[in-house]
Amino acid sequence: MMAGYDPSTIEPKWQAYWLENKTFRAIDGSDKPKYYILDMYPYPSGSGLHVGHPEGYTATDILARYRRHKGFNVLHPMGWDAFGLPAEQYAIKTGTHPRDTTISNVAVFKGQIQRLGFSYDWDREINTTDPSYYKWTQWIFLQMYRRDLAYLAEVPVNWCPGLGTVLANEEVIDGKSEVGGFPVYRKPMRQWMLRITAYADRLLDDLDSLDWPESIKEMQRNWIGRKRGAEVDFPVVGQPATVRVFTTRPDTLFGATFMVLAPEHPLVEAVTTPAQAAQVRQYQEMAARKSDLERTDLAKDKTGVFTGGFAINPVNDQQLPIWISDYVLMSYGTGAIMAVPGHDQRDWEFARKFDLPIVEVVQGGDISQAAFTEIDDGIMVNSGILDGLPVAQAIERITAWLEARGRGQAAVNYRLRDWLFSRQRYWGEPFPILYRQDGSTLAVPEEQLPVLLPETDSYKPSGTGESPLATIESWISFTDPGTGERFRRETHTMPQWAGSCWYYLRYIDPHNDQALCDPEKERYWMPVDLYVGGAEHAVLHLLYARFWHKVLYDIGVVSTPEPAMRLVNQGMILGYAYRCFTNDSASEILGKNQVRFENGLAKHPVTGETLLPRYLHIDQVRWKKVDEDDPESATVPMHPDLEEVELEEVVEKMSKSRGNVVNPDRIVSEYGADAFRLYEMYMGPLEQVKPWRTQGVLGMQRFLNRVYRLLMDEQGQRSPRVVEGEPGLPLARRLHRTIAKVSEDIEAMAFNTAIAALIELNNFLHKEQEIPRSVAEPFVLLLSPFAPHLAEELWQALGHDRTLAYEPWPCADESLLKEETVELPVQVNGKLRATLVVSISSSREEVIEQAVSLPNVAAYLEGKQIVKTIYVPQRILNFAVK
RNA sequence: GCCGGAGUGGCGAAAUAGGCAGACGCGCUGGACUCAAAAUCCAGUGGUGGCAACACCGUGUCGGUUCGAGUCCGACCUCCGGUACCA
Repeated sequence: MMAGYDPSTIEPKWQAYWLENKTFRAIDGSDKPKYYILDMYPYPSGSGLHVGHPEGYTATDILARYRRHKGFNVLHPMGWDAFGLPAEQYAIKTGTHPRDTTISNVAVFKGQIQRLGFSYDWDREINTTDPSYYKWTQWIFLQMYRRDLAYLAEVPVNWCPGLGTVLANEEVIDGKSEVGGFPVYRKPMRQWMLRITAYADRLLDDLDSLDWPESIKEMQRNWIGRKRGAEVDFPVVGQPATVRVFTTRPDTLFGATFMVLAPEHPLVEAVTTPAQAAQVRQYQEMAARKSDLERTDLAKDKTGVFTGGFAINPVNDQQLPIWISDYVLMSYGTGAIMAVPGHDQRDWEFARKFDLPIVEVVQGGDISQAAFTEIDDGIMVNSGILDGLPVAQAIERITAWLEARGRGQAAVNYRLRDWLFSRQRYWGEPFPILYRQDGSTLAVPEEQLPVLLPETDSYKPSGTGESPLATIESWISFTDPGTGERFRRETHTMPQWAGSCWYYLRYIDPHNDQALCDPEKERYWMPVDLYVGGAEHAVLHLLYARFWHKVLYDIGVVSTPEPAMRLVNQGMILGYAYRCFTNDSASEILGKNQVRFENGLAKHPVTGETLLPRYLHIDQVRWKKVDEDDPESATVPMHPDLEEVELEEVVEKMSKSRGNVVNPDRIVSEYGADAFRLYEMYMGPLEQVKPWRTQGVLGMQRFLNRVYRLLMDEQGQRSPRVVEGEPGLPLARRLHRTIAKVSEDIEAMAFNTAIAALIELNNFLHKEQEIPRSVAEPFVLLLSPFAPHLAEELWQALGHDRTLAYEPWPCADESLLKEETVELPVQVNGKLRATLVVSISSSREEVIEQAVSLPNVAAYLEGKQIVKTIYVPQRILNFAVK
């Protein structure tokens, strides 16, 4: 066998050791301080691990290992978010049970993760599709059901008769199914909703207590969208009904010139006159056929129909025509608005299109050109009792006026809507709910949980829009053995988010069949100290989990109001991609050098036609020197077959279609897991988006190789360079500065600079003849969170027979961190002219005296008058001269 | 449009509290070792000028504050992420 650093033997050896010895087992209720460090668990897809997953996992692993060295009892678990659509779609195609697909995908993921040497406590592994897990997901649902936080509502779904199934919003394009192009209709269906809106205020207010990225907190605030305003009632002319609207700007009531109802608004029928009925019905049908996406994104041009009805403006008794339009959404506010076209761009466009009056009520704009919307501190006009008032006072005055007369009141409105919790799918948690013959609902008794997913051969949709469970008659019908009463089971299943809302709690007590987790253990481990994952879950997963956690807090299951105190998002890892361009018919292939770019789009140089990018796999790219005769010439990427076609290099999200996916397995087998981990952390700050360059892994492998050769000889034994004894002062200083730097950087999650410090120390040690053990050992410990396999191997070679995982972290000696002398930059008028080595104890006068006699400084001071001397000890000396 | 983040060598990046811009790695160049190559080791590497000492320029753009600005302030440009008829 080849001597030298060989990760392919070292790494499996230590991985097996850690597993056998359960090295990373977390101890429930130990005397040590606890540290709960959590990764966002993955969906085990068929395509395996991606280089993006291990980025966050490596970061948390470094921290987990570091905390163990620092004497913490660390909980660092991993599991599988394994319900979901891909396994079900695969089942429909191949007939393979999603459970089998899940089992084999989990095995692949687990193998890949274990080969990276992460220090998870595998005894706590969880899987959301395990009945002993989803029993508790169902249990939590029941607690919500009991507290009226889960309720049934008629909610439209994207129903596709052509496919006989319900589609997700992203599966619908232009009102047609993505697959097959069949028409899609909005069909109301009775579905479960979770009353997250009941927690809106707490979800919003408690954000302030969290150490989370400001951007995520801001996204959640926007998502919740709490707005203060007023609800105002507009009586309908000739009807007992009133139209209630929500507005953030009651001050503009005098500017209202018409009303608009959402097409689905319940009052539409009542206000519509017979003459308008046909038109109104036609418009309603058209709106019903559009998906939400179309109604918002695509329909920029205002459409609508007059109902024939009128409402009375409560502030001035003016009659306002009532229209319907799909720019008003039934799901926000009251589903109806007062239109103030002078000061709202949407209303302005609508008024222009249908020739409705536009009135100015806040001074300052030109409402003949556009709505004047910068009206936060304007002065009211044309507004009766409000004339001359500033906006803020007008809002108060009119709200009080409305309240006094019972025509409206101050109100708070949220953008957040209740959570649609039903899916018409097989591969999800069944609801623990029964329907009586009369259609009323009943909870499955808790002792009968879990409600198991039934076995079936067919995962195909039922054809009615119900889930495949609806076709399994033997499962659906249920007769109470005592009373003989007959029930039917709920056939919808829960969405993929469900299991993720509480998984961090199950790690605490993963095998408990009496409770979702033991209260004592919960109090010990919670809250999560650090949660790391991708920013794509900024809103939904993190908001839903906070919601469930607060529900569990209210019923006394958990002891903290929030699940995770600190959150960090790792930035996405991108890949270099190379592309040329083709026209629609693909008859021509053009390079970057042959096309024109306009607004980021490639255009044909002659026809001006917009060209489509065509990606080439990175391995196919031919590199060509710009100047063949110049050895230093830059190289450019070229098409492999076409001589003159230069490729465009772009950095983009990794995807199969772009040919820029990097497979971690390949990197690990070629360079080793330690080098892979090191590179992922060395690329740049964790939170930042950054491109992958496989060359960089090679640099890390070289570093590890140099560390190995520093301490080991050619036979794989401890090098004779390693000696007993103490280091000299310069080496001791180096070591302790590195200890301080690496410790600080790990705490700050600045792993890239911590690694740079380790490389520097290694480079320095290579110049030494002898490496004292008292230097080698701390060095190996400092390296161990980053490159644990190599560190264990070196630790063993240094004569230890146990893992280094719980060895105390080296402590920096403060007295060795300060140098006796410092190199001081000397400036004249802010420009560096020389440097001066001075003792840190030198006085200002001594330093200045030495500095002015430096030749280059003297030259710049010659014939000038010093007007000011700035001296910051140990930092800078600057002479301002005239 | 709105919200959030980022612009620094050929590339990834670093710079604690306003104090030597470019640590560290990749790449590249030269050299050593070698029959040769790989690996390894040594040296160099922001640009321009100069034999050199050194000088000038240089952190997206324009302006400001300061003895001194990558860092602070004002205006703008570009890119990335999120979100969007939310009344």
